[in-house]
Amino acid sequence: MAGSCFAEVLSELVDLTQGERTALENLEERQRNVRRGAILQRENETGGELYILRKGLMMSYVLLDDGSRQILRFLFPGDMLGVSGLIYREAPETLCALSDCVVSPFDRGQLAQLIISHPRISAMILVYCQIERVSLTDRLAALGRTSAKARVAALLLELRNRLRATDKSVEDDFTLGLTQEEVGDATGLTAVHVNRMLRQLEEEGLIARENGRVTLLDENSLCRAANYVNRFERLDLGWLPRP
Amino acid sequence: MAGSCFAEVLSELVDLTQGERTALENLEERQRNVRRGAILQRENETGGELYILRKGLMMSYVLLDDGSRQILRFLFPGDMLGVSGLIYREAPETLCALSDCVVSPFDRGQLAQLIISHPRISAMILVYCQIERVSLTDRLAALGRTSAKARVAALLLELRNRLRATDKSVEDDFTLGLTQEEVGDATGLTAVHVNRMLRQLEEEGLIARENGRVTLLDENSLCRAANYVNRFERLDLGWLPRP
DNA sequence: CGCAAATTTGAACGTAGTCAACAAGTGTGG
DNA sequence: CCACACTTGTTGACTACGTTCAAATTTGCG
Repeated sequence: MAGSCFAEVLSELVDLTQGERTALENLEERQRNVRRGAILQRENETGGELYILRKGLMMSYVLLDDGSRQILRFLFPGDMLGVSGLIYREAPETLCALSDCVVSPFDRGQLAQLIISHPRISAMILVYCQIERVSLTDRLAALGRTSAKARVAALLLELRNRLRATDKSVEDDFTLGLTQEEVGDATGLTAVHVNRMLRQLEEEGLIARENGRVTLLDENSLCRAANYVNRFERLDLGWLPRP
Repeated sequence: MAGSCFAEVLSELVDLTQGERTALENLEERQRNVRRGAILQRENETGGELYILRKGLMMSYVLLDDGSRQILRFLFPGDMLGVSGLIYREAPETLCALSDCVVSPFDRGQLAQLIISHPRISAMILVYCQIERVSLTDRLAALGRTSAKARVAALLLELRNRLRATDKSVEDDFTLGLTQEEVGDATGLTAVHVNRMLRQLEEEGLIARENGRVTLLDENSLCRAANYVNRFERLDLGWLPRP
């Protein structure tokens, strides 16, 4: 598989120059397969490699000392993983594959080089950090101030939108790819309560379910119920430096 | 007041060159006073200015449509504010002064210029984004998976540490500067329950309180109860490009 | 001093958690 | 190909943490 997934994502935002494309391809020279369930980076362990996810679905999470887990983020093709390895020797979060995945590892020096030689890419990385930051604050507000049903609805919308970003064929129905326990660990709920909320969303006609696939039946109502905003839309990047 | 607050913060991490200092001072040429309670940027409004906070304490928050508020972050001198204005025309969050403040506004073009001419500063901005991101994930885990008492304890520790970063004289006691309602909106609790948790922490001998001042009596127990990690410590920045 | 905001406390309530049991898949090795 | 183990999903009964509502008290401020 040639080309750069990260470049593909960035070219949604701007037209990349040939030089920029080549520089990005350098980040994805190497490739590594990661089996479903495998752990790419473990919390508190060193290593500090960074990755671009090329294929598959991953998650990052932390374990608290009572044994409970908080899933911080789901990771999709084109996402940069393990960026915290940039600043801490010991990883603050675990990276785990939810499906069979392909990643491209690179090191901090390569990123430093990229920042020096391609300021516009540097700026676009900053843009992506901000999208991620705002998405995190959305989830913070969801956990702090919204009901269980709203959180589950928001997760469904987020998953569908992100899946669609890489696979344009995704419409209103998609395979969840998560257990209800994982949904719970992402939304700050128990698996049991997630089950009840999914059932409720189904009874209200907002979603349908059959053997692992979810269909969003009433996207508008869901968005309203969930307070959901797609942060990858309505970007305003006119200020980016010339290449 | 001369000099750059942002430069002061960054020089905790690396020795800045004279050229870098001058570039950073450009960001803080202008100054604006913001009264306690005043709103610098309102959610969903345009403007898109960025700021460096020079003096005082601010917060960013969102309002949900049931009227509840989630405080996303507290902002301290040297912090960059309104960075989401970099990517969205309409601000995703409100910026509000908790005390009389001084800010230095600058625009996106100035940041673009800085990124082009000073790659190392560009990298350090990325570093700060990551610290912020990891702090946000800590809070996400706190809201999703820890008890009310733990969240309040974590907030107290965070506030003390960030206050101490700008004012070295801060020891174990400090003025909260927040109402219990604000503590609640930051931790996803009600003001009433915050009050009960503070009392409980007091009864257990972990903190003391008198007219608005809080004293951390047993920092180790607090850290353990709160699952708290200071993300501004133990950084590893050897990879930063040469100036 | 007087008013509004903030804190404190109690009582009742409700959302989500816990525990438990069972059903339905899913995969593995004999 | 089936038997068995294990994971995942589903449902009910009970519990508890935190919310809501209300009222009293204290604090801060003009």
